Amino acid sequence: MGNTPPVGRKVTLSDIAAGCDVSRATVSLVLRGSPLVNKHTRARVEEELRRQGYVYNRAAANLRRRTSSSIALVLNDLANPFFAEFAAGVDEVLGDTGFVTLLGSTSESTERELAVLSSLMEHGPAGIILSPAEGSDAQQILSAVGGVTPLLLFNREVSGDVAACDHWDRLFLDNQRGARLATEHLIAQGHKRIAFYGGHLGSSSCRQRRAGYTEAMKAAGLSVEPSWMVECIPNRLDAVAQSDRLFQGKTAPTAAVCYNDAVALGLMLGLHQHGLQPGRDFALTGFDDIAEAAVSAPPLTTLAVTPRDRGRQAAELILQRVKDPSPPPRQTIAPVQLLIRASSCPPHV
Amino acid sequence: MGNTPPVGRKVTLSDIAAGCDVSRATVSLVLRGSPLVNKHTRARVEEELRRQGYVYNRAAANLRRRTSSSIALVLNDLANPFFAEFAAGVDEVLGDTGFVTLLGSTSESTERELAVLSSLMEHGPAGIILSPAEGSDAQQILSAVGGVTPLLLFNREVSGDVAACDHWDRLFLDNQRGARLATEHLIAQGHKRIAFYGGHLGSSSCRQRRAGYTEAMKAAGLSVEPSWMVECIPNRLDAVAQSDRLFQGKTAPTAAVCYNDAVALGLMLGLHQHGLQPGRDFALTGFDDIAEAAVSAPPLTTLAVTPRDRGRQAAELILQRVKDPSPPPRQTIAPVQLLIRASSCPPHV
DNA sequence: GGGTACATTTGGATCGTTACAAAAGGCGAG
DNA sequence: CTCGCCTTTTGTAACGATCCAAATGTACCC
Repeated sequence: MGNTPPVGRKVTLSDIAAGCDVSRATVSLVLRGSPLVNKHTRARVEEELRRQGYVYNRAAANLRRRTSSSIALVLNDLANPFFAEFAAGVDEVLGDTGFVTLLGSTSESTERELAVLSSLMEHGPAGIILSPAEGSDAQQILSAVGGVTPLLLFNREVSGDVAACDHWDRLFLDNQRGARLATEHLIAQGHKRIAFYGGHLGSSSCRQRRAGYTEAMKAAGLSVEPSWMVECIPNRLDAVAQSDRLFQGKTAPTAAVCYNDAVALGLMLGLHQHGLQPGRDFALTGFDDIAEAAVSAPPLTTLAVTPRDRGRQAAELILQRVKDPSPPPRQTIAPVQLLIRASSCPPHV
Repeated sequence: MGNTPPVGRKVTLSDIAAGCDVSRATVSLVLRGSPLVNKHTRARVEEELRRQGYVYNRAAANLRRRTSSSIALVLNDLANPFFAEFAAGVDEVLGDTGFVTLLGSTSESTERELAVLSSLMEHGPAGIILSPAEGSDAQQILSAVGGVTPLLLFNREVSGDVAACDHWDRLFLDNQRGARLATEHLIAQGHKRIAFYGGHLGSSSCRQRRAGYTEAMKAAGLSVEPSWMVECIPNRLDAVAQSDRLFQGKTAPTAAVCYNDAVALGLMLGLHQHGLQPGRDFALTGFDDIAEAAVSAPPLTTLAVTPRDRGRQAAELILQRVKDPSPPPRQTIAPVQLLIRASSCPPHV
């Protein structure tokens, strides 16, 4: 009674149909929960599905329906906790809506980015969430992804031809406002000589944060020494290495707004090497609120960006766009929140 | 001259065939670089591919060939830097071999794990890399993934029926040896009253680390007070909260082997609250070598597990298995390396 | 009994690709 | 000129699902 499931081959909808003497079409209707099928038939089919251990083949269905159930997530640095949290948020939402996440990480290389994008495109994602590598070019990305698949740009702007990508959605952090809040906070603490430390001018987020800093300084009528604007690779190591440069001008700063937490934590180490104790002799702020910020010595004043929430938001934005491609492209600026901790002390007298 | 590409629809191999007056079969041969096609024809076809902006539809090809070009990566905690690095390593290797990574994160929930696995199975991955949630049951996982798709178990053992999963490959860290090395190091520093702090007995990695600790203590003829074996949720917060319990027995320990770095860093904070300075009044070791370990105060002695390399290794293992399913299942134990830093001081006199 | 309305079921074509066997064309030998 | 042989190309039927129009049943009414 009842055939045995096929061996060495996956169970298909035809096997089920044969197994309970109905047509493939009927089984398909059952699978999709159509109200058309008779209750009794449905029960028989469902029993057979269980019995044979059927697994739905979404690729086949997608082919026929010309749909897609995947979203590509391409990140410039998965190993960075900020992006890892972001990815977790994206995957949470996508998983709940029946989409699957196609992951691609580019390690901050533009060539790899293009390769990863083309490879992912062959799997026909319904949409793409892209946090571009530094120096990515709009034109090249466009030619890799084609003009059809919706793309959400996250976190960074891309360089080059604006017209090429003006139909992409965008989700950015409020970098400028964040840096302005941090600077205003240091000013309110009584600082007058405040530096902006770290980051690359090549990255749009760095330029925006600098702009917020400059805005606050200008509004407070404070001047900025050229030696107080120091670039460095945004990681702890280079932040330590470059910290000398803050004190090479004729007047030394008493505080610094740092590009991000990694840089701020590096600068703390650098300060120690100069005999300065951060949070007492020198005030500083970070950006990101990585886990470490709350437990460093001293705890770091920083801007919370809640990357998991951003991930969820990014997923929702791209899903909306997939559902209805018609509305004009949208740019979303996510708020950031200043968290005041011990590192942003008043000036030492 | 030459048709325009179709509008609103993706360019298919048929469009190319029509565009340069050859059959679909010939275009297909060109795409796959077959030596059968005439040099001149190939050039014409390739030109047309470029002209129309063709993108290969791998899903359709996979359907026809009954193959798959994706690997599912299911992680219990993507937000954890350890797994984020692991994922980056996996994706590096898979990307290089033309596979795509299907991501799924379970947030340490066994229900979600089953849901994610079933959902991913519908996309027909060639193989699965699974770092199970705590308390995962072998039988249930098996029924979600079926007996056919190769699965590599990473990092943790699953509970339940051994027979259900004895054909899965495994990749684990050398937890026992790592904890033994850490314990031996503390003993060599002169400690005699050494605790094992943190982790859940529900997790196999915790049991293995405890075993390594016990082994070293026994080998040195040292006894272990029950109050020195403290369980806690393996994160910083609970590690702080539970740290009292270390000092509630009649003899207090002078050192602790911690379940992992997060726990160790939490314990450091807890020690401060007890008026003890870690690295001077109390010695401790971690496990994982997260970025923070090198820069904490004091820097943390720990076991480096190089998660990115583990990711690369996991990808290679599952790819081998996909290529040839016949060899017997294999269990791989990856070595760990003790990094001695300032936190593991000699006992305070 | 025939007609109509309704609920269910069903072939057959189709999505974009590949496998396979067979056809077409060219060329030299007999 | 025919034959075989090689190179190159091509129809056609899959893969596993869905869509659609049409078929089947069955209940009810006049």
